[in-house]
Amino acid sequence: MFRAEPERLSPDQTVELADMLRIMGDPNRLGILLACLSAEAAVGRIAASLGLTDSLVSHHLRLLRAARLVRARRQGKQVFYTVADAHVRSVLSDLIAHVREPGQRGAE
Amino acid sequence: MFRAEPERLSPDQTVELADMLRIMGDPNRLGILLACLSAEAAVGRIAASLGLTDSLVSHHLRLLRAARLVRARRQGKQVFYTVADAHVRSVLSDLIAHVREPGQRGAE
DNA sequence: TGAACATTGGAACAGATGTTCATATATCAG
DNA sequence: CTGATATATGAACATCTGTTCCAATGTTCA
Repeated sequence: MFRAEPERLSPDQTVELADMLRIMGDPNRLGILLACLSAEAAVGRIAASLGLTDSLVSHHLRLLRAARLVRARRQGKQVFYTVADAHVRSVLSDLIAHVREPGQRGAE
Repeated sequence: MFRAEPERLSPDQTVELADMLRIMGDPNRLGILLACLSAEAAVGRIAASLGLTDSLVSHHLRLLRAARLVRARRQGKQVFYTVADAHVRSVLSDLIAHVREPGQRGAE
């Protein structure tokens, strides 16, 4: 039985993952993601909660949508966004958990 | 008993996490990180394995070092790099695991 | 229909970012 | 010391990216 090193990814997978990380790697965009992680949130509401303009949030949401990190659902005038699926939700939860952990630094 | 929503991060924590994600969100840099995830790797070896110039890898390693994502250890002429700590290693492992999972997309 | 609201889209701009090239530093062998 | 190897650094450049502003679209209600 021969198991490949669990850390290695194919170049394609690496690019794919990097792409996801790059999209999440903007403070406003990450804030937007977190704002619609646990429940649906309308664009205007997200913008207000983060102190951003509706336009800016919409622009970011387009990128998040293109990256399949969020999904949109229209209801009347408003469009509600949610983190796309359990996969993304799980990744975000893991990251949050790690940020919350005590910053156990080894030897400097 | 009142539990805060587990998804919410403080603005500072959000910026901190976004910073980490941004640094990881470049394909070459992510490749470098993965290259020194399971074991130490010298700059030249990383560069060769990824098909990049030593200079470019060194530049990226400086960013990774500044973000405390990797640590350096000098041994003779060579400098060996490793993922900084168990924290970062765990985050990367989680991400890898998720990328490897079947792409269970919900309804489009 | 028209007005009001919510979201989207495009153009434009400043600033950040990845890469290359050339040069500098560090370590070791002779 | 000199030369060779390994890594780091700095400047320059083209490209990408986040943001703002304004116009356009779509939706609801009178």
